[in-house]
Amino acid sequence: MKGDALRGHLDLLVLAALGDGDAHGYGIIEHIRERSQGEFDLAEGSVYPALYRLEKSRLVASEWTSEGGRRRRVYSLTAIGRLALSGESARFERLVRGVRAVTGGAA
Amino acid sequence: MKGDALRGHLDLLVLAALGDGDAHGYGIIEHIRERSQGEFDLAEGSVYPALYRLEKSRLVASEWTSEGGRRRRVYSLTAIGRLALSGESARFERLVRGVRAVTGGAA
DNA sequence: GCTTGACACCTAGACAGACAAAGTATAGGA
DNA sequence: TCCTATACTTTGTCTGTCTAGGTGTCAAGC
Repeated sequence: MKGDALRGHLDLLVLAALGDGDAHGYGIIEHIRERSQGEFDLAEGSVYPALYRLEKSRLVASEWTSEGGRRRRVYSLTAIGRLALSGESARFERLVRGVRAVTGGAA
Repeated sequence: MKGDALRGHLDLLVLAALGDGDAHGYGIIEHIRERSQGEFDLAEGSVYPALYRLEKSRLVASEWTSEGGRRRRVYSLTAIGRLALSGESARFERLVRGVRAVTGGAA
């Protein structure tokens, strides 16, 4: 999957990743890549701006940590973020139902 | 469904609509709205540019018709368009599988 | 005859968001 | 020492969708 294929769904993926536990940006990318079996190999330039956006709208919160001189910004879902996750997820499922209804469900 | 929610999936919807038979722009909008049970109520300003784009890349072809002074541009799928339809459809299904794998399948 | 609404098409402009690409810096292994 | 993996940041670009207008025809109702 390449290009802007994830446009509109990136927030959902990031929120979902954080739903599995706190993580830092780089880790979120790996998490999503592994979960999706390599289908989604996100660019850092996609994920970090998304995280800033999500933090700005209070869906995630971050905290700097450093283990052995290695600095990491660890993100976690806020309460609002958890709501947004289920909202986004529902929205996605509605999209899927709608598209399948139009395409006839078949390929 | 509002906003840019369909970003990246509009072509699929339009191609799928034409897969059900030739149609003109306005008709495509209605077709998609009905099939999706009102979920996708596309703006003309979204669909017409999409059709021009699709025609430019030879996925659809158009022809002017006029019945009783009413002019319509009727679009049809080309052979390439038919291929693109199944390709887009497969791409969409891959997206769905990927997103569900990350979100855990559940809401 | 006039108005209104459905039909049908067209276009300019704005905007957001995903990406590419570049940069910075540390740790650890070869 | 050098290279790679880790980790974060930022700039700029591009594309596609939408908003918001515009044109014109036709039929129905008044």
